[in-house]
Amino acid sequence: MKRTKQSMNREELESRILRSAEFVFAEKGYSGSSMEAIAATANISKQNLIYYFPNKELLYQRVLKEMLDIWIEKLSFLEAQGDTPEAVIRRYVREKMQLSRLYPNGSKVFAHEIISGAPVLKEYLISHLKPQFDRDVVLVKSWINKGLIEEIDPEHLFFTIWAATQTYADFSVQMEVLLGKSRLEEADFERAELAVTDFVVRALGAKKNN
Amino acid sequence: MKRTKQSMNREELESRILRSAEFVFAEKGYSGSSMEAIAATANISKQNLIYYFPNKELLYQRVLKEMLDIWIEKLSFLEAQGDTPEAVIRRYVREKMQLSRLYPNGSKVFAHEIISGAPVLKEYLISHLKPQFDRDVVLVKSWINKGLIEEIDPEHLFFTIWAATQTYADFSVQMEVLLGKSRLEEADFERAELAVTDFVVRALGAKKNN
DNA sequence: CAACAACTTGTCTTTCCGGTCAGCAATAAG
DNA sequence: CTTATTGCTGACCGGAAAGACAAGTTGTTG
Repeated sequence: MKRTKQSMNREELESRILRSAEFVFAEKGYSGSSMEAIAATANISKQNLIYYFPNKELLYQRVLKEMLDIWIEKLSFLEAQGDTPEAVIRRYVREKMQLSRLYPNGSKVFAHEIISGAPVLKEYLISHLKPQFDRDVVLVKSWINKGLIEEIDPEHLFFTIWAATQTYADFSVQMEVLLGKSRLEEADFERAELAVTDFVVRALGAKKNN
Repeated sequence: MKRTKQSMNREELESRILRSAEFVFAEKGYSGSSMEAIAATANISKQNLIYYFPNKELLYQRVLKEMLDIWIEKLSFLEAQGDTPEAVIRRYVREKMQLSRLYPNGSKVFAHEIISGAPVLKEYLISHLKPQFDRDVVLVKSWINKGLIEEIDPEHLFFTIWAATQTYADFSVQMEVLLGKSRLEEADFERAELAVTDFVVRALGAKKNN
């Protein structure tokens, strides 16, 4: 893999395009985003954009895939089997929250996609997300069986955690309005993380002993 | 107000159009929905649709407004001041959950709109939602001051409740995949309602005494 | 520096879609 | 029965946007 001036530019430009596409898709949805607009955001011509990503569908898929790969990588319950449930949960919620903070646009694109019925992602969800989900549910059930946490519905526990964390990316505008701010700041995310974590931990009634 | 055959047909057709529009907007977003597609869903011609709703923007606003009016009507914390916090919270979560069950499409349209930065709804949120939100926050704070519930962040409590309930409308496809079902059934919503309510109530540590 | 590959842009075609308009059909009112 | 109002349709227009194509430019390598 040569690292010529060109190939470096290429990589840099590609990722600039992807960031721009993410931004535009997040705001306008798939159909509402024109290649023209994405190109303009990335400061290149439409034709040049098409040179790098020959069509819109492909660009969209790349944006989604990038986001999902990050999520799948960061969000595995299982890695931390030695820890206490409380520690695992806290870390999980914190990770998920940071993803909302760091990749709000990717999260929004994902949300648009799922709400629309996941026409592009459905297969991927079945093949990649479900297996991990099933494993994680089993783990939580084992916690319950060992009496480490309250009897709680494991599936819906995950749904709630995902919703409660993801909302800080997807519905940020609503929160800004309600909190009377022009944008969510670092401090808001910290309060949110604390609130959600405590919320979940308290709901689980996690015991400190292993 | 005469109730001629025509005017009755008109009303019936209008609401059929609104339901169809809701359905299409939910799936495709604003830009992705064509008047043609909405008309086809309602089994009328495009020109006839335009006869009833002279342009797309207006139709979209009507759909959103219908949904919001229902929400605002059903979701006031304050009405029930006599009850215990636990009772108020339980009722609130149940109401919100039923709205997700009964109006999944409206909910999805709303979600698309907020994720996209609320270009249409922002003013409405400021003028209608924020005042109610502020009042509800005050109420929760008073509960805390009276020692009726644990010290919890009131704003983020609402964000979490909204997210956790709304997700059963917006992200239903993801859940279907993960639960291995072709669609969410009555029983799923009942389990969900129970799970979410218990979460929240337990997290609040609401005391039974008034 | 010559030849080749990588990159960039301007022009053009095609398709789709929101909306207009003129007229036809059905119903209500006098 | 006649006229006016309301409901509905087919033909059409203008603009936007995806993508093809060809031509030109810049960088790379022997």
